[in-house]
Amino acid sequence: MSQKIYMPHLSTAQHAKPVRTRKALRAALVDLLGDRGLEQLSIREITTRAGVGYTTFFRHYPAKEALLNDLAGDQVQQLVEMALPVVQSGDLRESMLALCRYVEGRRRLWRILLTGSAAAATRDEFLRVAEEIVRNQTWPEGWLPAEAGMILIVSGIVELVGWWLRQDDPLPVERMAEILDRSVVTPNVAAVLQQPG
Amino acid sequence: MSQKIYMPHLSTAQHAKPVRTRKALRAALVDLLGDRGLEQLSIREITTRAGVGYTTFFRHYPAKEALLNDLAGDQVQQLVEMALPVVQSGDLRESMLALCRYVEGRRRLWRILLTGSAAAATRDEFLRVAEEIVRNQTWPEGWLPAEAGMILIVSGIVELVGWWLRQDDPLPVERMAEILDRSVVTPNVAAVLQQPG
Amino acid sequence: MSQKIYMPHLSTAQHAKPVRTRKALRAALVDLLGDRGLEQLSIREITTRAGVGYTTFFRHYPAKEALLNDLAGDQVQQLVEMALPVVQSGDLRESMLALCRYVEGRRRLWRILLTGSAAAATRDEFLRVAEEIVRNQTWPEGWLPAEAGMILIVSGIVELVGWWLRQDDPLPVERMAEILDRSVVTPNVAAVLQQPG
Amino acid sequence: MSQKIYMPHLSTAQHAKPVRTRKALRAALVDLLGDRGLEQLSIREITTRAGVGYTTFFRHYPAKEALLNDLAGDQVQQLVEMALPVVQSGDLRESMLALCRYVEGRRRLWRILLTGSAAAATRDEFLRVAEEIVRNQTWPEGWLPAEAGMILIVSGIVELVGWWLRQDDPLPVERMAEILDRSVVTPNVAAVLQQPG
DNA sequence: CTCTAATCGAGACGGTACGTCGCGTCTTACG
DNA sequence: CGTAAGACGCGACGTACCGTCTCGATTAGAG
Repeated sequence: MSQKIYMPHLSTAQHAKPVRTRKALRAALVDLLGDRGLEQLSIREITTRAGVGYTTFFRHYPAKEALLNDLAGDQVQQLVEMALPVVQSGDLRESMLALCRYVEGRRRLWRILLTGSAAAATRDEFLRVAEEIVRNQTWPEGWLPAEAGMILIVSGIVELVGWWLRQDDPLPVERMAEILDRSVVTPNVAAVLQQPG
Repeated sequence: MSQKIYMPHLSTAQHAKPVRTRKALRAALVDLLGDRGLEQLSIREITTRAGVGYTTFFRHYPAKEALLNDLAGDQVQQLVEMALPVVQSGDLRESMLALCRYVEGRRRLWRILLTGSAAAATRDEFLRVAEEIVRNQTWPEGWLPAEAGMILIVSGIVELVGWWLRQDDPLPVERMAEILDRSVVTPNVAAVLQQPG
Repeated sequence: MSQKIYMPHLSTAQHAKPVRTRKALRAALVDLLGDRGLEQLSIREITTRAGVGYTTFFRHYPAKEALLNDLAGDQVQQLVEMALPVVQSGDLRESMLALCRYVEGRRRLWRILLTGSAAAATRDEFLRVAEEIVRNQTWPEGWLPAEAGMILIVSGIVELVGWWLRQDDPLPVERMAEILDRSVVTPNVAAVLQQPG
Repeated sequence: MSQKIYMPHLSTAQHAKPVRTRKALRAALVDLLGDRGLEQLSIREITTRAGVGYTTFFRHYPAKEALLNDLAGDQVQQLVEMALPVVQSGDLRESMLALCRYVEGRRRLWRILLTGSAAAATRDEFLRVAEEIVRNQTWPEGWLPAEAGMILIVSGIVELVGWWLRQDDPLPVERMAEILDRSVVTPNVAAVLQQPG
């Protein structure tokens, strides 16, 4: 029962090629997701666009979905790493502003990540990260269960930012940050923390 | 030359057979969605379960997605028709209570509709209906754009109710209705209507 | 185990309708065989062309092939009934002339009957009729077995007449009759009858 | 987008697999044609018998008919290559003897090739080859047109040999060769060459 | 001249086969 | 070590046509 296909290491940066290959695949996916959803894309198309052999794909990812997850996970990770310090400083409005600015700087990519079939993957990735953060602390028993609050915040951000990026004539970042802060983040954080009333 | 697949009338209740067939297909889909997502299901499986010929499927729906949409549209329609009067009476808390009671009475079905790949279809269906309702009136210019408010309400309800239905030991309906009202519906309705401040 | 489909009587000319229906179907088949072979034709096409309901087809024929056989059998029967007396008068050349004249008068129909997939049915029909005629008499033991002679005569006539009808600028009937007589009929008849030598 | 079915090279004997696959398909077809006609066979059956994937069939042949043609063409080619030298030596009787012996050595295969739906393909293949041979020379103007003669010879051989192979108690090869020579080949060749009389 | 049986049309369906698409595996051979 | 490319098995798709059934017209000819 020998695994015949060679599997390049995901971590050891010994060789540069695997890294380049993966990068090319992710880039190709982003390119193609501009037009159609993930399920309309064939792996052949992705590899061709990436300038990589068809078989090679499977040496790096077991399926299309894994590639998308890799992509989404990467971006979400970066986003969170950028925003978390601001959040922890306590100024939620400022953190939303940072988030919006960051996303606007990668408009094209994030519109794809928050639209169509990719949106689900991105939201799941967000939830995963959020759960990790939430799980490490205990919470006062507000009238809103912590998990529900988390869901509302994550899905609210994802949906609203997606809506924002899909607009033809998008609102200014400051306006968007205000909306996110006032309608999604601050009230739900408060609801989780507040004493029931 | 071209036999062209026959398309039974959707409306004429003259003949009972087409109606029964469609009902059987919807029921089979619900059954199977209990285990797996839509894309893991083959049309053959659905038709077999429904006790219907494979080809017959295409006489009624052009694709799996259409069947799911039919299903989701149906249910959402019913739900909205039930809840809308209560909403218009002005008591939002009461309307959420009605919604939760209605959903709890169809627990199994709605868990499916709000989980996995079906959730997206259900949300879209909700949005479609909500847009229709929203479009027919003009709105005061609150600080939250009407469209954003609608998105938040719909996705909030969908996500939270989905979360509720997936729980092993679910919250009581009254509690759930309170959460929905206080965290999703009332604040967002208010934000759309209120003068900016 | 009741045969639900109503089967109109094939013989009893009680009603004129079945007769007309069958005639229409045969005519439609001839029409359509002008363009394509039998297997490229769908029963729906034939019935549509005949101005007859799809289901009706099966009330008269069990399959496309049966319709074609009906058609071919009919024509072959007529041809043979016309030619047999001349054959039995002993003048083979004259009989070939009669055959060619008869066929030329129904050029279009016979080109279809002797071309493509219909040719096989026509040849089989011929062979069936020929066998009947041959079986009823005993034959002197020539060097050519009677059955082989029959096959050569039938297939020779079918192939050559088919070739003749497909020509753009066809030979005159007299010439054709001469060819058939000299190359196919007379030598083979002789060979069957002659003493071996 | 378009994966387009892969088409293995017909010629490059680089790889042995495609060759083996095609051979297996031909063998399976021969096997199955023993029982039923081509149109009663499904491609699935053929591939299953050949121990080959269903899709693979289409990587090699566009349709069942193509496979049959491949088969028939192959055999006819071999037969003609074997017989042609003998024909050109001038001894027609001897060439018929060679033909009969060759066919008898492959009895089972040739009975299939000359029976039922395969017979038409084989005859066409024969005609194609014969036309090629005939077209390359000019012919004296006998009373029988060269094309008609060719048709008579080819169809005569095909029909008689088919009849021979279908017999329960077949004639000896010498007898069969005599019949073919005296009734089909020699008279028609003579008729094409002779001055009209 | 009616009315009743023979004939037909239309809608719907179950089922078989087709040809196509894409997936994932394997092998072989090349940098 | 990593990749490219050819060939394949497999599962699903969507289509075409077949043959059957039901139901409801229509129509012709016997009374």
